[in-house]
Amino acid sequence: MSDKNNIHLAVDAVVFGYQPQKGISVLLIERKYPPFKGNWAIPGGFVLEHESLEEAVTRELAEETGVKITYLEQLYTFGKPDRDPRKRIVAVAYFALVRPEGFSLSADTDASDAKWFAIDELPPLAFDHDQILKVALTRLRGKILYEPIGFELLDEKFPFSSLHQLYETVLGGTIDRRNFKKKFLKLGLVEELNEQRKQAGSGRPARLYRFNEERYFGLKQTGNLFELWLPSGVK
Amino acid sequence: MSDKNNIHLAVDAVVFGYQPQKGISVLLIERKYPPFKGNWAIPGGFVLEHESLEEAVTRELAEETGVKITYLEQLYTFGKPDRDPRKRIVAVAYFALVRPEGFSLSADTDASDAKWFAIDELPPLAFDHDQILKVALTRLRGKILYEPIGFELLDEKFPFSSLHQLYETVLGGTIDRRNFKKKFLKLGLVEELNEQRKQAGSGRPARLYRFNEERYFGLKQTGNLFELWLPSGVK
DNA sequence: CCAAAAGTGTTGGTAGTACACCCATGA
DNA sequence: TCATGGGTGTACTACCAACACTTTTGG
Repeated sequence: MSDKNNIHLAVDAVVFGYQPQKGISVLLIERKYPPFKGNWAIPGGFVLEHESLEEAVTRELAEETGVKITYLEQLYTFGKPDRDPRKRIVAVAYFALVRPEGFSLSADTDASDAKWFAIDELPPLAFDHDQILKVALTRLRGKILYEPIGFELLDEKFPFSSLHQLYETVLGGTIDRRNFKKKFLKLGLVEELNEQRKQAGSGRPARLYRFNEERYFGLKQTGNLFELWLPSGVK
Repeated sequence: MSDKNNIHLAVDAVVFGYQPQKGISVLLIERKYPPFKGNWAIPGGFVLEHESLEEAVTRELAEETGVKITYLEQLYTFGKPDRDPRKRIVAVAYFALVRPEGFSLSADTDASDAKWFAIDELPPLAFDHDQILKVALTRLRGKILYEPIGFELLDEKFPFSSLHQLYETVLGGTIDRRNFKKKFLKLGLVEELNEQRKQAGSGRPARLYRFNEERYFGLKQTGNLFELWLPSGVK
């Protein structure tokens, strides 16, 4: 069947970053050519014949934005026949996170029209990219509850308040500071360091913490991660 | 770029069914032509230019197996360049469930070489289909914990013991019968009927229950479904 | 009357939530 | 010394886990 192959395959990446002041931001690029010329879009491009999907995303992100990704996972594949007005393009969307230090966009790439947008101040997006973004945001919120992706959005060493703020931002609510801290410490997911944050305005200096990866993988294997349902009821 | 388009797009569906005696089964079809001639494979096929991905899966499942799907969701997209020895094929895999009554395979389709296999008695699979199946099984186990997909695997009316058995099978452990029942009743996800199962051997006859969809969507919206983390801590 | 499966209630432990005061620094 | 943000402990509650006996049917 189908000798004539008119379905094209692309990858797109929704890249999230976090800054205490601006909250969650997404990385977008401005389209230089029609359709949707002048609109903003999620970075991405076509998959080459010899490369894997992950390679394609990584390559496109490097070419178009130059950011350093700290976390990447597949999100969803969008395949409605009319999602691109020109031809049939099926897009495998990825979900990516960057640390604050990775925020700088490389000026050396030609596409210096990449820009960060706070998720509550988004411009109109090209194609079905608003929908893709919505799915990505849902994933972000869901995932932060049972996997420590929050750490991928913070610097390696961070004060507890940053983690706390991040959770409140992503989940859109307030969480008791003390209970929040107890939870993470009890799970052992964070390690207390003997360092303090160097001056961040007024107030008592904050102790720094670090994500405990070993502990994380341990919990993950035993399945006791963030105890969902039936934490010990299943024997 | 890429005027010459050599990447082909396929959809595959991992269909799970449940029978108290055999446990979880998967629907496979026997390959009639090389490569992997004689091996078993997950049903699927190429996407046509005018149809959506979901339409493609549905069509292929109907053509190849004739089963009636009760639940369908996208699973993952597999795109390693060498996953098919002939040419580059990227496969969007779907995750599907059928009710016991849908087990019968339509004999009228040409591919009457579709067959159910218990997941602990699988034949060697073609391509990377063992990997796809593994991902699907992980999804099944994960999902049954926080969404009531269990109900999609049972008849509309079922005795509580069936639901209980299903959970024990999927999760691979024993769960206290009384606590399990309490959990579901408290959440209000099951409705007690005034019917009993007509004779199933010896023992006291079991009352029948039914899944309460309204209640489910209610819980889902308020986010209190199977209380994950922070059931009420986020204000 | 025995075996098999279904039905039901109580108790103790523990984890989660709510909540308020003190401490260290910069201005 | 005041404002700002960081640090800590306790009491109450509610959910979960553990557990055993009774009931109804078929053979």
